[in-house]
Amino acid sequence: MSESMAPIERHSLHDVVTERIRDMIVEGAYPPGSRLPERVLCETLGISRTPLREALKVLASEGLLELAPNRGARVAGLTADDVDELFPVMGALEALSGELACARITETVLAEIRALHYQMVLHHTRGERPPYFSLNQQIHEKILEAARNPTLTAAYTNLSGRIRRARYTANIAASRWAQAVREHEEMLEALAERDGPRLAEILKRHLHNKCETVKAALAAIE
Amino acid sequence: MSESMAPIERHSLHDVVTERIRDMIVEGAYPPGSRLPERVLCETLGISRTPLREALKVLASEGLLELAPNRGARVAGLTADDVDELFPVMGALEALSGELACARITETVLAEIRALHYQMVLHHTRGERPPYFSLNQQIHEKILEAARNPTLTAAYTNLSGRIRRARYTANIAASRWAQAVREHEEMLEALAERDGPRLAEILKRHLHNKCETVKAALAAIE
DNA sequence: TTGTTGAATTTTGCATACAATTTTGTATGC
DNA sequence: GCATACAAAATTGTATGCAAAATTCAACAA
Repeated sequence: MSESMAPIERHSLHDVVTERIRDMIVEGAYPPGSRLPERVLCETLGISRTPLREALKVLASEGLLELAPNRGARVAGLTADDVDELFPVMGALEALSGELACARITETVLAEIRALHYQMVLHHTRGERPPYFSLNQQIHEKILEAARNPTLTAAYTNLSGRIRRARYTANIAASRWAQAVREHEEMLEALAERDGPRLAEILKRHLHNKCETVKAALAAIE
Repeated sequence: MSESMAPIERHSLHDVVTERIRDMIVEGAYPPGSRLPERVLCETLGISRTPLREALKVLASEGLLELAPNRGARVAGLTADDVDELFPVMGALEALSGELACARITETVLAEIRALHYQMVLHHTRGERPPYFSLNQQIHEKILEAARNPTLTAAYTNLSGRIRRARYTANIAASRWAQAVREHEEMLEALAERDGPRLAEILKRHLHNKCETVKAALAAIE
């Protein structure tokens, strides 16, 4: 994005509200299936119903909410079938991001990713989950950014929001965790060698494994 | 989905309006970049501003409109750069749809696609473009349907809506047209042999060529 | 107890009203 | 003539009001 001109970001109320509710849902503030009465949200956010309803419509079109006519909004649930549907699509998009990133990444960004990676590895060896997951996500975001395709980024971000990361990252098995770190090491190698097809393959595999982890976490919750 | 119970589709006004405006934009009723004042749309559709604004927010989140704070809605334009962004993503999604379709398609649906295909070929030999394009799109939709992944279908449909306007007006060159038909023949072969990777490769190539066609059409319009 | 009926309450859908911002048009100065 | 300044009109953003639908809950019957 341009940094020379100050991007005067004038946020309308409905935009701010959309983002806030989206964050709340993604972070698991409301359990799946729970109702979100307009009145409650209005009071919580200190706004009227008009901008709130505009936000709800957008979030529903993103698949984060389910709107039933005359029955209000519910937080969309996530079944194992939903996950089986989501992950192949996310896998295809991440694979593409890997291919594009290999073609377009700069040494600077690669160095940034490398730094993030080794910091992440450190947190793994220490068994510190929250910072590990934070760095993990940052790395994937950096790769997406390196692909320089906002449409791709938007599509991926939209789908990934539906997984509601916060809920499922808490309990990862040690064996799967170690495997994920190994996959990340392979990713770094492929990126350094600008080996697009290999990175694509690794990312697809990585996502597939993540899919199983999320499904296991889902089953554990029930 | 359940088909035993009648799926009572109760359309809210904002839903109907969203769909109508979306169709109007996709079919080119409003030129790209043109303003869409709320007052005009309200009078055209015979509704008040509340449901209209909800529809506009959704269409903007789909990328069909651009909303500037306090400045209203404009029909999103489509630059060559946008097309270069869109097609790799659509290519990745279509490739996935091909792989999944090969794994899941039934003989019945394959027969339907075959019928559509040969009808399409007929229109090609006769030089009849509109019915050709219609059948072409139907075939791609059938493949998506055969993949049985609504999330994938939704993601693809969303992106494809942004370029459909260009596709309508596309004056395809005879040489490219023949090439497209050959690619479709390959697709049918790969589907019949349930050769997922090959179908994925063909579709990716097909989309890449389509990208160039659309860019040429865009350049011709300007 | 359990299930059903129906009125009261709540909640949603849409329209309208008001405030804030932008756009338009006109007059004035150079 | 051209640019600027300012007022008027139009447009958008938000809040509120009212009608329709759904939910709740209490009374009643089996």
